[in-house]
Amino acid sequence: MKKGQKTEEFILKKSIKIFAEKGYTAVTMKDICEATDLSRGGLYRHYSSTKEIFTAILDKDIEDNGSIVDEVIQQKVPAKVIFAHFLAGEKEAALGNNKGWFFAVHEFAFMENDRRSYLDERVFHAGQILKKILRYGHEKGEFKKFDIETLSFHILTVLDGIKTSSSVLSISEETIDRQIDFIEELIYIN
Amino acid sequence: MKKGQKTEEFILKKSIKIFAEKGYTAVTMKDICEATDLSRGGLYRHYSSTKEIFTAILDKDIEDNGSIVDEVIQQKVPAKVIFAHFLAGEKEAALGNNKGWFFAVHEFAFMENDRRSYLDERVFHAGQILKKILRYGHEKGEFKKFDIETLSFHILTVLDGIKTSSSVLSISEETIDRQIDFIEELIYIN
DNA sequence: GACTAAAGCGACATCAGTGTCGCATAGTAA
DNA sequence: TTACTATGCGACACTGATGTCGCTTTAGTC
Repeated sequence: MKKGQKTEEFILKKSIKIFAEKGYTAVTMKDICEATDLSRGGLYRHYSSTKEIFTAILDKDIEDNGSIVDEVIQQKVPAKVIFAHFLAGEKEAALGNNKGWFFAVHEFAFMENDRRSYLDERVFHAGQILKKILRYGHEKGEFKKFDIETLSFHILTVLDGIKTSSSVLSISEETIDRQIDFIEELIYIN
Repeated sequence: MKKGQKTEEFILKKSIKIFAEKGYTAVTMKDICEATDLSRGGLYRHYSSTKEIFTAILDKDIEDNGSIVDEVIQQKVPAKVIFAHFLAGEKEAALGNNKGWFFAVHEFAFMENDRRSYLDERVFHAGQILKKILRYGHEKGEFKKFDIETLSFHILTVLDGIKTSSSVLSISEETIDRQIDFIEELIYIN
C-alpha cells in the first residue's frame, strides 16, 4: 500500500472520533490537523473539506455494514441473533461509545442545503440493510408479519430518536434498554 | 407596550422562519439583521447572539404549548382528540410547515457543548406535556395501559425521528401518515 | 545511488462573521 | 417644548477558519 493511501485511512480513522466528540458542524480542518499531526498543506493534499472527510467515513461505514449482514444471512444465523446484534450496535452508538452512522448521517444532513440527493441514497442503503434483516426474519417465521416498509422506517426513526436524545440529554442506559425491549416485543413472535 | 419590547417580539417572530429554513447552526446575526431590517447595532441592542434569540423562541413556545394542553384537559375534551391534535401538530412540523420545537431543541442541542443543563429542562417540559395527555387518556380509559415513562419516550423519539427524516429525506406524506397510524394503533384501545 | 513523483510543510492572502462604540434619531414623560 | 432616555445606526477592529502556493523532504522505481 502506498504512503498516501495509508495516510488517508489514518485521517479517516482519527476523524471519526473527532466527529463523534464535537459533532459534524463543529469540526474544522484545524481540528483534524491536530488530531492527525498533519499540517494544513499536508491535510489538504488528501482532503479539501470536512465534508469530504465525513462522507468518506460514511461511505466506508455503509460498505462494511452491508457486507457483514449479507454474510451472516448467508450463514443462516437466526434472525433474532442478527437483529439483536444490530440493536446492540445501535445501543453502543446511543451510549456514545461510537456514533451510529444513521445518527451521523442525520446530523450531517442538518448542515447541508443539498439535503435530498446525496443523503437519500445513503439512508436508502441503511434502510435496505434493516429491511434485509426483517425480511429474513419473516421468512424464517421468527418475526411478526408487519408491513416491512412501515416497520423498518419505524425502527429506524426510534433508534435515531434514541441516539439523538441520548447525545443531548442525560438519559440513562436503562431508558435505552427499555426502548430496545419495546422494539423487540413489537416484532418477535411470542 | 414600549417600542423595545415590540421590536423584541418582532425579532423573535421573524427569526423562527429563518431558523426553520436554514437550521439553527447556519443562522448568523447578519441573517437576522436582513430579515428584520435592523442594523447590527440595532439588533445587538436587544440580543447578543443567535443562541439567545433561539432560546427565547423555545421558551415562549414551551410556555404556549403547556398552557393549551392544561386548558383542554380542564374542559374534559376526549383524550383521543387531544392526542390527535398533538400528532397533527407534529405532522405539520414534519411536513415543514413549521418546526416542532422538540425537533428544534434537538437540532439546537447538536451545536452546544453545554448539552445537559439547559436542554434537559426544556425536553423535560416537553415530556411532561405528553405524559399529561397519556395519563389523562389512561384515566379516561381511552388508552391502553402501557408504562407511561417508556411509552412517552417512545412516542417522542419516533416523532423526533420522523421530523428529522422528513427534513432530511424525500419521504412522502403517506409515510408520515403511516407512522402516525402506527403510533395510534399502539396506544388506542380497539 | 540517482532520479522523479508523491507527500508534507507553513506562511500568506482572503473571507465571513463577531461584537463594540460613538453618534444620530425617535419616544416619552414632565 | 424641553430634556432625557431608549432605540437604532454603521464603521471599525478583531478573530478564526479557509484554501493556496512555492518550497522541502520523503518514498518508490529503475
